[in-house]
Amino acid sequence: MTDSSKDDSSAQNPDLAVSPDMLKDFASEQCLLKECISEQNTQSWQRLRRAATSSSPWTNPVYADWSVLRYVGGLDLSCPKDDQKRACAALVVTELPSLKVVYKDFITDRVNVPYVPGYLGAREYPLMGRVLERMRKQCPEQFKPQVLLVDGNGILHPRGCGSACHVGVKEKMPCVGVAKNFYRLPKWEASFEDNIRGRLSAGITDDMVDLEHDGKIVGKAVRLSKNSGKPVYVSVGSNIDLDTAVWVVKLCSKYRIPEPIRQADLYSRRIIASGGTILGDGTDCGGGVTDLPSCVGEPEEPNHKDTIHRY
DNA sequence: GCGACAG
DNA sequence: ATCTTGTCGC
Repeated sequence: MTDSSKDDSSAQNPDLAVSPDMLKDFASEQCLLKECISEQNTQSWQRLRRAATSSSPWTNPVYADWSVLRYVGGLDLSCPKDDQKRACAALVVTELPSLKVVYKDFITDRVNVPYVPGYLGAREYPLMGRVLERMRKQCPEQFKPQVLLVDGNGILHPRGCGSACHVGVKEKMPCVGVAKNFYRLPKWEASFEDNIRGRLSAGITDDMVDLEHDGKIVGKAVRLSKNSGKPVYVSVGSNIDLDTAVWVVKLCSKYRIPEPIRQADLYSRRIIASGGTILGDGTDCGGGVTDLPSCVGEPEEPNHKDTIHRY
């Protein structure tokens, strides 16, 4: 291994490319999935829109027909800065109303699809699907998530099928897309994000604003933290309606990023940072998790330059 | 040619 | 996505 082989300049993504033909395949898959997206509430907790409270009974619910929302999953994927071909998918299950983590798991493996804007699901879903598959087998029944929050968009997407739709349709689960950054659809004017941010910080309206596209509300920009003027962008993945999706997101939020996603993000990032173990997994559950040095329980909101800007 | 562009 | 230090506020 001479130093020439480790040249950093040529390094970032040595090869992970995707041909135009491949992208077409991805796009047609999205169009097929799109037909399977449901924006209806079918579960009783969705219809009643009831969440667990500290006084809720401690019985272990079978999530499918329980009338109270108690367990929310968060999915995220991280990768090493110098190697797009490896990634870590993390799933975390959070309990309401405490927002404590009761189950977490990750899978690290090779990923052969690069990140291409508009095709995130093609890159991230396969690994997420594997971590969900293991959840079905290994997660204690009483901790199984009733809804999943995915780091990315749902139907707020150029073809109406973001990564959260891949998850929701393929897993047949209520699923919500939560994007940290604005994805401007082609028909939206360049200044649309600024308009939204302006409306939110002006406090004229609410703490959220509708995102309309072709006469349909495809998502909402929601400001979840008083400490940040920056919203997240919530949209339907599948098997839930938008208002209920926003309701869930708000229920799970202490900071700008909803806890399930934030915890999954911290977890996957930590696995990546711990280096060495590039192939592996790590199921953990039951609340008293002893895994890597604990990555739960951040005392305060992460430091940010995104302080609220008003004038 | 240049910028934009969920993660 | 990832890299970074200090810094401001409760």
